[in-house]
Amino acid sequence: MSHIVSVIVHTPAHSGLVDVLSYASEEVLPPGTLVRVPLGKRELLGVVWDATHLDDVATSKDASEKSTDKTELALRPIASVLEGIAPLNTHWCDLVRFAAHYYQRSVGEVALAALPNQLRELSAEQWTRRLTRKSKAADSHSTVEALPVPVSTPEQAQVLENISSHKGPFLLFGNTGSGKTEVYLRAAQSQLAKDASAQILVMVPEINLTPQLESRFRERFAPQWGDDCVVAMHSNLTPAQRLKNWLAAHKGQARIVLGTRMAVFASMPHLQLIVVDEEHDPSYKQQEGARYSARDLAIYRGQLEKAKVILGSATPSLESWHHSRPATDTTQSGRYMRLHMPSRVGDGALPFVRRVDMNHQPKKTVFSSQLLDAMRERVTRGEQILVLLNRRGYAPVLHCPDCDWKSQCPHCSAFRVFHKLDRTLRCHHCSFTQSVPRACPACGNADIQPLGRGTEQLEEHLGKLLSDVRRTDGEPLRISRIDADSTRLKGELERQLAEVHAGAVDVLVGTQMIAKGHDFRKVSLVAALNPDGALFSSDFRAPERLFSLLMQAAGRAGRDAQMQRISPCEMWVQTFHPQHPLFEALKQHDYPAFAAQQLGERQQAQLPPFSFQALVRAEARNQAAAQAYLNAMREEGAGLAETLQIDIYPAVPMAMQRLANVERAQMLIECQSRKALQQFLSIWHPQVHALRAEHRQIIRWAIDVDPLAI
DNA sequence: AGCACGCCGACT
DNA sequence: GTCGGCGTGCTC
Repeated sequence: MSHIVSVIVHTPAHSGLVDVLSYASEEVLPPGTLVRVPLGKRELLGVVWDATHLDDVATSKDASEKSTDKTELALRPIASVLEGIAPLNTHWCDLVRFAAHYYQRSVGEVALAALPNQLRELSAEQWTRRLTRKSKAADSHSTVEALPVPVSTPEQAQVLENISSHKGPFLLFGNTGSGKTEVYLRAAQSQLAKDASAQILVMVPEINLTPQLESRFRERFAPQWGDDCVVAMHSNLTPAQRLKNWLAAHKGQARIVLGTRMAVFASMPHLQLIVVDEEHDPSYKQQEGARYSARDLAIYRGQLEKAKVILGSATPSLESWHHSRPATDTTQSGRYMRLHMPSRVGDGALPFVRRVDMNHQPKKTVFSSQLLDAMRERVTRGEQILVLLNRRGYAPVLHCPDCDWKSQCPHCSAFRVFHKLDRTLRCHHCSFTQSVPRACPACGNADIQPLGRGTEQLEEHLGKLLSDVRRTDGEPLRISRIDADSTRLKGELERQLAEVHAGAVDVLVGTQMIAKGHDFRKVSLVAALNPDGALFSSDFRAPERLFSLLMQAAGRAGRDAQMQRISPCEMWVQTFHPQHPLFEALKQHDYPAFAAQQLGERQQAQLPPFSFQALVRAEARNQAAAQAYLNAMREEGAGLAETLQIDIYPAVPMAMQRLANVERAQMLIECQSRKALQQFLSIWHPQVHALRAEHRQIIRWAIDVDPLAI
């Protein structure tokens, strides 16, 4: 007797294929079972799916017709079941189902993208060979020596007490240096003390930050739980490592899984605690394919699995801050519990913030004289300086003063950046690179000039300005630059950071890369040269990102209390708007004040978190075609939108209108209710998908739910 | 997305 | 004569 099983495979959302496929099987297979199935001429990895959920069927309107047709035809049989691997559990399937539905993607796409590639690629024979090899793994005994566990501060103890006695989710609001990591470690420890089979998921925003945290967790847990108790999960692992770590988590062997946003989908049968460190960081939002927010999914997953969730940040996202608001006389409290850790461990004071009013400086000043003096003074004392400028290259534009030619990229609506070191003009969007022309390509003028400045130029410029300054050892000053260009080669970032730590560098120039996570003990001055752009940006989230960046940068300084006694740390901000509330709040290190001001503005304008958004983007060879498709979608949804009180704005060109010769347009959808927006999208999406047949010129299109940048 | 089939241009 | 360009269409 042959049974019908539903299986999901990696078929993209818009492939025209129905989401859940049906196959014949000799045996009944439980949902979550990994199988190989034939599809056309290929054999693919699939997951047995419980297709009785309405959600899955609703994503393809005509699925019912097709499937009834198909059941009468002979279904192809499943090729094989992956032996020796337990089915993915119901919670995992539910998480995938929710994510697919919420972010308007197919379950197959979300599920299969969350599994290690090797699982997909290995043939049946390779898989069996792999399993037999794994089975003789030596049981691990630790080589890591137990270190004394630091005594927790009263503040940390209080926070931990709250975490253990409340349900959460928790927003752990604590300054850089307040010991958030220690709280994560102890929360994990107490979870493991209660239940030795417990698993803990810890997420960090960037791959760069995983090794640091991994070693802290390993240090703490390996002596008792073995070297294999902590596994990493991020895209820099080799396929084999990824499979190994994934299996360790899936089998419940790994106690702690540490990774980037992809780790939110790790299969962890005994998950009991989820930590999202630096929860405000935009890299938790996937920017292609299924555009999920790992932070938001972590909250959902915690609820699903009854696992505690801790979101940690010194500058929380305004969403999380709002969700953790305390109750007032007139309003209810948020869903999260806010836990505050204001102190800095080791009494290191936060840096003193100085604002330099650039209106009082000569035109085109790069470094104000006050800042230069302060820098001189500090380097001569053997202290280090961090200079932040968020623009790499030598100059953002090359310009001909005679005919007004500019280094426009021929493929994008952007200028190519002048890189002096390798004498190239490079487009930072499509990577189109040419060597710098000797003369103006338009008029032949030999005197073409750079306009504006980037980190390369800053490095060069500082070298001249400080050429007379000597280090404490009498040697000339060492100025170094860290940005995406200087760290292109593998291991180069680590090498450069090590140089800074060793004190071989006096002044470090860099982009926001250097503001994140790295502890520079001898840095006593941090300077942001030109942060004003974000104050008046069209992106309503720009101030939030700037504040977070500056707070983080400030946190780089003064982490060594010993040194602080000799020389208090400073954060310098050069600005044309010194009175701006953002800088006022920064000066006071007052995130709550900044958040209150921003949330006030957001509420006035009915922007998130007081409304919910989805963004539809379309790409075509010409702008008109892209907009025509979006506007046709708008037309299609007009009636439903009105019923559900949803605003669909007309299509507009994207800020980056042309990229690699493709024209891009977007359309914003806004609603006061998340539920209504979801309802709208799930009905509207299949309709507009069908509409695409009439718009042949469309190359790509996608819906971005809860977009970060508009 | 793959992978076919299919129908027109310049090469051993 | 074929090798190969990528347009269109199908996969339980």
